Amino acid sequence: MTAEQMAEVLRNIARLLELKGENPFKIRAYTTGADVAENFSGDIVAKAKANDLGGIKGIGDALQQKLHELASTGKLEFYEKLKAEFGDGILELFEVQGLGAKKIAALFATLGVKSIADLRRVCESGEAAKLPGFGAKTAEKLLQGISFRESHAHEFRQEQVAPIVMGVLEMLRDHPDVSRVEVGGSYRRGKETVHDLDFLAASRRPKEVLEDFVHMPGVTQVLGHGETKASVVLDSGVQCDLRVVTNDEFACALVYFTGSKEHNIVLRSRALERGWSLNEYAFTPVANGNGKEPPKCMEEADVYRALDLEVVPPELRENTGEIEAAEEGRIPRLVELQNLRGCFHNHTVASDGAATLREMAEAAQEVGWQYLGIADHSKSSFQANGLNETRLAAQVEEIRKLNAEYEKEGFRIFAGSEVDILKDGALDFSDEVMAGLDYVVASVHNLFTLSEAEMTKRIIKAIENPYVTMLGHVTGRLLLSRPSYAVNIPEIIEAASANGTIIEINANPWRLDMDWRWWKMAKEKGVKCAINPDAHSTRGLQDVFFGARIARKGWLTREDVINCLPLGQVEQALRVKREGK
DNA sequence: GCCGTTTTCGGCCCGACTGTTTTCAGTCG
Repeated sequence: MTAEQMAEVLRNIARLLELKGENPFKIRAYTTGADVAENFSGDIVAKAKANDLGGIKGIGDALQQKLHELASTGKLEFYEKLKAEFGDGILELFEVQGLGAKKIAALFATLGVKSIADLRRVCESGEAAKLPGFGAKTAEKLLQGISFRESHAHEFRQEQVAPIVMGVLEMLRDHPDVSRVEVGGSYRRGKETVHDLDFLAASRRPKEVLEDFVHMPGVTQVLGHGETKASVVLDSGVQCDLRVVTNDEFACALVYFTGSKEHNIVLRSRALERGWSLNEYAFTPVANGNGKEPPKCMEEADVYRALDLEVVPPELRENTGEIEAAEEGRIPRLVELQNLRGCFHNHTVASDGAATLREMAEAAQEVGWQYLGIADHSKSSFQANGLNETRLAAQVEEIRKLNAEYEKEGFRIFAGSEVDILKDGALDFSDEVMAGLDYVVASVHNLFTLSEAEMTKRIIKAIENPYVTMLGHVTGRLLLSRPSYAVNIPEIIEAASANGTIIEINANPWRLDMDWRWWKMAKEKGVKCAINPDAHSTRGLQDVFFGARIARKGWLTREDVINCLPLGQVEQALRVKREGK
């Protein structure tokens, strides 16, 4: 049982209670409890087990008792009973865009809809459109929601698979028969979502390794189990494949299993040009080759060297120019997580965060950062308890006081705001108010259905405001959940370039926005990047891990990323745009 | 269901859009 799993149970209870038409405030109490459990700084699972949850705001008597039962037995009877009333499949209906509790309850009560499959049937048959409050357009939208969800089925975001990767790697590393191990595939290439996980191990006893692999904790299904490879499904639904090779084969196998397929095809054709064939195990001479001895490869670097290439970092292996760059010695030295000196775009309890200013600042210092930007929501984001001018001024005051305290430690909090971009591109705060801040992140939080032209114009207008330092989550997408709104990214990049506006990589694994595919273009136009965790808790700061991977995938170096600058230089950089120099 | 207190009940976050209606319910951020 993890904190995330406990939170998920509470969140599901809230949904089921909503279906029953329970008191909305009771429902909110469960949702709040879920947030608290997930963001708790400390071992909430251990506390729950020990029945030691007293005094945590948002977890009252009832939730304490339920979390204790859940943590100590792994089950919660209250939850099981609720699920039994509606069936297990009902919860997945909440994942369909445009479908909330009221509609689900109506579909359940009148048409017996209990799953996505049921929903599709009644939408296609026209039954759904006849329900009160429903219509033809509703049914059409729901079908679209289903197909969006389905086209992303069996895909997982980074934060869902990263802990699994760590766990499996650890298990294999500790195995007495394993000498080397790596994760390959799209995970290693740093893709924003993956559909399965590929592991590679070197061993002289593949049988023993595979035996332990298919019996590791969490395996619910063994899809295949042979002499050198096995494939399992974990309780999280993630498919994991393990391939075991010899130590001599490991390097070529790692290149092969890391891909991408397109990248590998180019490598193999380069091998043929040199008289060798390259497969997942080794280079071998071809029949009409030049007779040159095929190279022996112990490391990935040996494979690339044999092909007269610089080593290509896994993130770049998408056949989008990396081979040419490697041939000409132009592979950039990519930014690394350790290069970050701080970050911007973080929230506190003042808006919708879980930690106080001081807690966030101290967590940042623990990470080893020199600065932390605070950008709570602005007043138009009611749902997030956005700050008005008065509350913002009070926060700035508090930040100045804390800074006086932190100065001797060489740490600084930057006072900022995540200012809403309004419908016409105007900003939620006046220039005078923004001038009193150290920086501004401008973001879109509503009216997602504007036309591409309107949305682009709206965002560009914000970019042109001299007080807007950086643009937040440019497309508004939530990976595997909500597509981006319509917006013309090249025009946005052009405007950011012309105005010296920074574009963020929102490192929240649900967003990873702006997408890595655009960064090469942005970099060529001189646009700087900020890797921002959009943290809503102290733990959220760790999300820069995902952001740094995306920056690497976008070919960015430390020179391209503003928050690699040390404190003194970043202060200056923040002033550059507003002072027009 | 939680919180806080002018303690043991009363209040708990706001506004806009969509698609359904013909004044509003549901969903979303």
